[in-house]
This record gives sequence, structure tokens and C-alpha cells, in this order.
Amino acid sequence: MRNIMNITKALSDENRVRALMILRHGELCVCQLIQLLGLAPSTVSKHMSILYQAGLVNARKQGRWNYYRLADGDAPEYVLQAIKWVQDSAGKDKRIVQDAKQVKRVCRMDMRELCGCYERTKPANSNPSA
Amino acid sequence: MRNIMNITKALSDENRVRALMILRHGELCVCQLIQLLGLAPSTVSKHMSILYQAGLVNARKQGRWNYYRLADGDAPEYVLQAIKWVQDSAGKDKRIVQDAKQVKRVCRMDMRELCGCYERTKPANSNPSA
DNA sequence: TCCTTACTTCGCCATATATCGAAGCATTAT
DNA sequence: ATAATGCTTCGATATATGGCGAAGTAAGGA
Repeated sequence: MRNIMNITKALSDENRVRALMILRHGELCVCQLIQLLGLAPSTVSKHMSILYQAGLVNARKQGRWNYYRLADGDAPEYVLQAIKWVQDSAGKDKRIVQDAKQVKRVCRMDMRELCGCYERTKPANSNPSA
Repeated sequence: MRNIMNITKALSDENRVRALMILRHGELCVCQLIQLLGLAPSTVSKHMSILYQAGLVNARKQGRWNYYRLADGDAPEYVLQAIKWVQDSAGKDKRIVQDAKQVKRVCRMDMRELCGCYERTKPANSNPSA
């Protein structure tokens, strides 16, 4: 029951459903998902963590980047069926289709340009003028 | 999207999943669901309303009783698939199986016995001793 | 070594949700 | 007609959730 509820709770937020459908198009790193969802990094991170806990996505760390992708074929049947249901039910939704277009655009973008979402308020004065 | 989110939100509560699975065994009135779920009448009413809004159950009013049942075969495909997924995924869960046994017991109960859940704090003194 | 980068975790806030009891609304029983 | 019954709606409350920014962490680059 826990497993099933993890899935239904994960799918009960629209942005998480969007994220899941975005990942149909292939593996993406978090900064790409941030761009696509239009949410704060911390928010996206939380969402992906919830999808991961539910088993709906797999994660892979490579260097500085965390990549997420849809659960593979070796995931439990109820996970695969859940993904299939979302795909069949929401796949043609306006928002989802719109996201799909954006995925292609984002995948063409340079990583340096993409990850501007992490511009940090610098320590301001770690030695103002020596 | 709205339709899909209504379903995932409806299924994101464990008691609503229980209610849905309980209704596999046939049409039940609200007072029977109250017994089975062990929740306050108002709470059960709210849950059933949410399942109804999502299209997962149908409702029928007969006399004083409101009967709920699983959505029929003429419901949209995404609704039927959602129910099928819950059935396949949670059907063998301990809690769900336990509920299933209780359904049989409750169906054998007399309605008068059953609906004791509505014992009302009487107006107390609507003409104390005349 | 120290900074930058990509991401996560933490702390906070606003909103949403689950729950209950009281009150309201039909319908049936007396 | 009046009361009781089955259920829903309302109002209140406690908890859960989604969101953000700040701070923390781990890896790479200067």
C-alpha cells in the first residue's frame, strides 16, 4: 500500500506530472528541468526526489550533474503501468505538448547558458578593496 | 489535464483508495462505507464527493439512501484504466483484503444496526415535562 | 588551495487537505 | 404535522504540501 500511495501522491501534483512527461523525451539534468518547469532549483529538486522515492524515475550522478530519467523496463509492473497511464491520459494535454516542444529547444541550448539559474548572491565583500 | 489531476488527487488519499476498492464488491450506501472506513459521516461524504467529481464512482439516490458504485464501462478510458491500475496494484494489499472481508460482514448486517452511526445528540429538552 | 558550479537540504511561509462536530436538507416513519 | 433518519454542507482546527531563498555539500576548475 505504501508503494502505491507513494505513486499516487507523487502524481497528485501537476508539476510532477509535467516533469515525468518531460522525461519521456530522454534523460535530463536538473538544470534543464528547472528551465522547463520554471520553478526554483530547490523546488524542482524536491519534486524529483518525490518522483524518485516513488520509483517513477531513476537518477544518475555524473560529475557535477544529476541526471534523471523515466524508470526503466525492469521497474515493478505497477510503476510501469502508472507511467503508461499518465502517458496515455495526459500525453495529448496542451500543457504537456507545449512542454515537449520546449524540451527540444532546451536540449539545443548550451549548458553555460542554461544553468544561469544558479547565479548566486556572492559573499558581497570577501575583501572589499584590500 | 484537469481531469487527470482530479483522478490522481482523488487517489492520493489512502481512505479514498480503500473506498474505491471496497466498491469492487458492489454498490453500497454511505452508512455502510462509514462502518467500513471507520470515519465520521461528514468525512466519508466528502471523500465520496471527491471520488465522484473525479468520475471514479457513480452515485444513485433511492429514498433516504445514497448508493455509490464504481464507474461503469461507459466511463472514459482513462478512468477505467485508473481503476484497473489501483485494482492490479493494491488489490492484494493487506488492508484492502481485510476491508474486503469486512464488506461481506457489513452486507449481512441489518440496516437498523448498521446506521447507528447517526445517533444524534437530541435537542435535549424540546418541551421538558410539559 | 580556494572559488565556482550543480544540486540538495533546511527553514520559513502560504495554501491545501483531512478530520470532526454542528447544523442544514430531504425523505420516510409515526 | 412532527419527529426521526440518512446524508451533505459548514465552520473550525490540525497537519501536510508546494513554494522560495539561504545555507550546506560535493565535484571540478583556476
